[in-house]
Amino acid sequence: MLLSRLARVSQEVAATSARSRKIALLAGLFREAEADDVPIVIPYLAGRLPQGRIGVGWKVLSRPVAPAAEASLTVRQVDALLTTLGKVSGPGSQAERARLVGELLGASTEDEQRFLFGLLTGEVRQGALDAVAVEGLAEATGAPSADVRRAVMLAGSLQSVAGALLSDGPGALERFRLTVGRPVLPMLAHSASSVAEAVEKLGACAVEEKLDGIRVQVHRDGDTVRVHTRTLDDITGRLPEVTSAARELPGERFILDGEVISFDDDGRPRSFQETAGRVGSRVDVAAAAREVPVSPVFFDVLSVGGRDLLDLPFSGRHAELARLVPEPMRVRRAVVSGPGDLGAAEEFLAETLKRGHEGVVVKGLDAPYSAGRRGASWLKVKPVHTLDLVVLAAEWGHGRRTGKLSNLHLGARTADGGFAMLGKTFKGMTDTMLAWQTERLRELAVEESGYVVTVRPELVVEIAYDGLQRSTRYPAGVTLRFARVIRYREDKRPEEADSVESLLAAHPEVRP
DNA sequence: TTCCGACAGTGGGGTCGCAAT
DNA sequence: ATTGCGACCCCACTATCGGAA
Repeated sequence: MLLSRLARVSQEVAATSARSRKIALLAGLFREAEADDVPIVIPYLAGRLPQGRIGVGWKVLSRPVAPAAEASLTVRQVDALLTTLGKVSGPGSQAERARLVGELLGASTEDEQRFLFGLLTGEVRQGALDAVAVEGLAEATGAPSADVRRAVMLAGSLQSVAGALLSDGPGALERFRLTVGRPVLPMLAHSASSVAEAVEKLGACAVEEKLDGIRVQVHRDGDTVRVHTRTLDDITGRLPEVTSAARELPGERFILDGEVISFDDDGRPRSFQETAGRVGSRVDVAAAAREVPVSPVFFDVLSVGGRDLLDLPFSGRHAELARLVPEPMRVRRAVVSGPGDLGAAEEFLAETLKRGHEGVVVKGLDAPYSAGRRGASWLKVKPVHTLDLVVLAAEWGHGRRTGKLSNLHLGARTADGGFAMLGKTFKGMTDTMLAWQTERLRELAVEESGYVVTVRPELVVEIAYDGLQRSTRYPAGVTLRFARVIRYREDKRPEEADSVESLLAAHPEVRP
C-alpha cells in the first residue's frame, strides 16, 4: 500500500466531525490493506509508530525539505526506514538521523510530509486515535466492537489484536485472555470535587489514600517478576526493591496494581519530583536506590494463582489482595457504607492529607476492574488551592485554538512592586473565554515576538492549582502544579493579586 | 428529547539520558 | 561542563458525538 493512500484517508478523517464516518473511513482502509501492511497501517492510522518513539521530534522535522512531485513510497518502505532510524545511536547519530529524515521527506509529496510530521511527533490531529481505530477494526472484520476493545485492553496492544483478527477472523479474539507476564492497560479514575460528591455517587465504597508516585503493574510468574508503568513500559530494571518485594509474597503467580513511592526516614512521602527522578534513573540504579529508596504500595489484584479476577467486584478482589499482600504494603483505606457514613470518609481524607499524601480515591465496592477505562467507579478527590494572579503574556494557540491567544503566563506580586512569573496555563477556558481573552489581551499588548504576546500586567485571573513545586525555570524558584483558569476577575486590580510571599507562606513544606 | 459516557485535543512542569557544543 | 532535545512520568479541562435514558 502506498503512503499517499494513508495520508489521503487521514485527511478525510480529519475533515469529518462525525465519528461514525471516521470509523467507516478507517474500516475501508483496513479492509484494503494486504496482510503484510496491516501491522503498519493500523498503528499509523491510530497515530502511532509500531516502533514506538524513535528519537525524532519536532526540531529535526522542522527543517524544510523540497517535497517529491509524485507519490511513490510504500508503507513498508517507510516502516523499514523508520526501523533503521530508531536504531541509530552514538556519536554522529543526530546528523545521521537528520540525513535519514531528509531522505524520507524528500521522497514524500507535500501531503505525505504533513502526515509523517504528525505521525513522528505523535500528533496526527485527525480526531481519531486508538479508540476510533478499534471501532474501525471491528467494522472491517465484522467482530463485535466490545470484544475487540476488550482484547486490545488485555493485550495492551492494538497491533497484535489487529494482526490476529485480520489473519484468523473473529475467533482469534479468544486468544487474548488475561495472562501473567503480559501487561494490561490499567484502570483509571475520574475526578470528583469532594468526598461527599464521590460517596453520593458510589454508595458503599472504599476510600483509599492516593499516593503521589508512579503507577506500577507487577507481574510475578515463579521467579520472574516484571514491572510496568501506566503506559506499559517495562521498568523492571529500575526497581529492584519492587522485584524483591514481589518475590517475598506468598504466591507464585499474580498480577498486582499499585503505586511506587519514596518515603523519607520519618515515613513521610517524598515529593513527586524526588520519586519520579529516582524511577527515571537508569544508569546507576544501585546508587539511585541507596539515595532514594522506593516502596511498592498495592491497591488491587488482577490475577492470582491462575485465576482471572477482573470481573470480580472490588470487595472480592480486595479480599484476595489482603490474603496475598501484608498490610504495610497495601494502601491505607476506610470502608464506608454510603452517604450516611460520610463523616468517616471525610475524617479519612483529613488524616491522609495530614500524613502528607495528595488525596484519596473513592472506589465502588461492586465494580469490576475495567482495564483501559476511566471507570466511573473510581473517583479521585484532591484539595484544590486557588490564587488571583496577573496575566503577564499569552501565546498564540495551535490546532483548534489557531488565531486565539491561549496559553497564559501567570505572575504573582513581588516585594518590589513587580511581578514574578509562576508558570503557564491553557486549561479551563471555554471557547467564549478564549475569544474574550484574545480581544482583551490584544488591547493590553505591548510587544509581540514569535508566538508570545507580552501585555501590560493589568488583567487578574483566578487560578486553581494542586500544589507548589520547586522550579529552576521560574524566578521565584517555585511553580504551580496543574494550574488552570477558573474565571477572570475584572473586579480586581493587579495590586490586589496574590504575592509570592503569601504563596510561599501557604506552602511551608516547599522551599525555593 | 435530553442526558451523559467516552474521546480527542490542547498543552503544562520536571527529570533523565544522550549527543553536540 | 553546559545546553538542547526527546522520551516519559505526573496531569485538568472543554467540546463533541452518539448511544442511553
